[in-house]
Amino acid sequence: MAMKALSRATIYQVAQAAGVSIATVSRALRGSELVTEQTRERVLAAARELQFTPSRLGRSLAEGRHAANGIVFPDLVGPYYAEVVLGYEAAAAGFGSSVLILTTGGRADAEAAVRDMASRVDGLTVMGKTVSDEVIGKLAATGLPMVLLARDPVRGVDTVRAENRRTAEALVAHLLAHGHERFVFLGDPDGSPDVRGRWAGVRAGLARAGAAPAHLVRITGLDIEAGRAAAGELGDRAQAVICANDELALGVLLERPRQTVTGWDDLMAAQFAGLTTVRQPMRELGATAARWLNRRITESNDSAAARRRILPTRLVVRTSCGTHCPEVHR
Amino acid sequence: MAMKALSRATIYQVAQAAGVSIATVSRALRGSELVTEQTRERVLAAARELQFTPSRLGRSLAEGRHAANGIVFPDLVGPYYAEVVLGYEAAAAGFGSSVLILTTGGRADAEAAVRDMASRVDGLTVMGKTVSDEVIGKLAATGLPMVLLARDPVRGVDTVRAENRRTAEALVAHLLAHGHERFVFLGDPDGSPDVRGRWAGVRAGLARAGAAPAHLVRITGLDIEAGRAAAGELGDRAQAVICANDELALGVLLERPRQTVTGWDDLMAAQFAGLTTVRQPMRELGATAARWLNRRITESNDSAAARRRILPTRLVVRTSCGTHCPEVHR
DNA sequence: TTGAAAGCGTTACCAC
DNA sequence: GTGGTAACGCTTTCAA
Repeated sequence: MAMKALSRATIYQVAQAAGVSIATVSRALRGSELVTEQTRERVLAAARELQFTPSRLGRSLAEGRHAANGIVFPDLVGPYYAEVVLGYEAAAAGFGSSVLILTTGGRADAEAAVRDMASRVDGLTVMGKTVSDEVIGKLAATGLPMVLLARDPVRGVDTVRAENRRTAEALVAHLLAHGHERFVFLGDPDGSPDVRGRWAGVRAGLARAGAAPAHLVRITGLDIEAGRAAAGELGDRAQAVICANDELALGVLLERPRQTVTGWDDLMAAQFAGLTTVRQPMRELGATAARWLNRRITESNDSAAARRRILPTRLVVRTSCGTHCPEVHR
Repeated sequence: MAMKALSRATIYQVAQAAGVSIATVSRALRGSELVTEQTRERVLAAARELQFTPSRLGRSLAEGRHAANGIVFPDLVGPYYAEVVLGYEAAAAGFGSSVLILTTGGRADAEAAVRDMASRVDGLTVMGKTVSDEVIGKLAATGLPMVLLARDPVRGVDTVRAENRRTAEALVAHLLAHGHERFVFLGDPDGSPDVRGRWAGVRAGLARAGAAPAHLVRITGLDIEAGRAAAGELGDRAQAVICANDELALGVLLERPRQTVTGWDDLMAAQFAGLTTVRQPMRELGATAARWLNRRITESNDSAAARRRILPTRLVVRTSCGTHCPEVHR
């Protein structure tokens, strides 16, 4: 099966052009001390002449490492993931690692795709609702360094998450202070650990205050359209609609501009919609995952106990939670 | 340099376990006809037992292809790039290609990073202001399939872009119909081909109408903060501020909520800020680039002439362009 | 300081 | 049908 050459020149051609062996070329190019300055120059000249770039494949095969790592998303829709991947890529680049991305969203066989990616990288970051605990466990068992992001922990694997429960409680407390008495939670707690945590926090906050429990309106999507569609089902009894994320809240707001509603994530749009929400440190989530993964990949003692971190989130009060907020931020 | 094994078992171990040669293992695993059903089963059993996954490195080296392609961004900040990469990844996954991403943003040596990526993929999509025409030309000269995205064409290389000039002219016409007479363009036409096209369209639109030329306020950033900072420099003479992108416009709006201002991109936030803007088909841009790249990679006749496509954009009128718009969309 | 040669893990050609 | 073996392009020991 003849294919296009992966790269133009090989190390052999450079060696021939410079009149040395491939070993010397390799050394010269990698800045080894074991080469005469004279020889090095000859090699570099030849390499430049031939526009030689070492084949990553050959290199990786010989070195036993890819110098790349991957991140698996459930989806890339909306600004949330973009911010995460931005932080991730920046951090990974910091220690010279290429980044592969994979979304499992529409994929028929997500597991196969993840396994394929696993064979292309030195380590893997897995986010949210993408593959089962079982798959994670199997991959981890092969010795592949991994980090879980915004996902429930799996035994023996590092996990980075954002705080959900406590801030949800703070949000509820704020709404109660507004005088709201009836609450609706919009989202699917079974859809992701994050949503589950938020829902749990909402219930806890209400219970603690002795208020009536929130009504759960379970919807599957997490985008603006889902929010718009759900707006119709809210009825009028709902005084305050706590949404699982900003996009749902924005969707509700499009249909009911005066509805008391809150979101989660603090997307750029939230600022302009006056949406009260919870800010997540999205870039920091990505960057932390990348750093942790790198540590796992490079550290000698790979039997270190699984680490967990929960990054703080923060209530951002705007106007959608009700009028006369004492402290309205921008 | 001993490193962790890239994958657990090799084809040799499977061969030994199954009592056959590695050639047979390879054939059995790849579904070749040239294997007895009986043999195949034995091999599959052994492979399952050993949790064997073929090394991508060995495979790629032998096949002469990576089954991966890369996309280079100037940056990943803001929703624009996220949408592009989403469309790109989805399309690439469609034909079984992994996706590598690289941002040249803060990179000291962007060229080296791009070259490194070039050695990891079968083809490269290069977006906007990332690397010079010279580098593009050199890479293309090595025979690496490439597609340029939202970037000025380079001889012999496919290019996919969004329409800028004509829609800019339509935007100007709309503003003129509002009665605006003095215009400011906010952005750096030398910063990207897109901005240059928009600026050109604005000038053309005004010239055609016999209106006074727009005043160019040249600023480097393209984010909200840059817009806020620039708002102060606008003075009061500006009647209509045409911004190079939505984020700048949103920044201006934060400082001057009543300012007549327009953007570009139609970010989610634009909808909630009432921002009149131009919608770009971002996912489609990404998807088209991925499809074109795939074609270049797979097609036999690699000497086909360079293709170019300009995807249409569309004026989205909201309220920031002035009151009493006859047709306000949402 | 340099070179020969042994891997690294596949695929695919050529015999049998 | 199956096995041996030559690539693929590099890094790195081991000799010289």
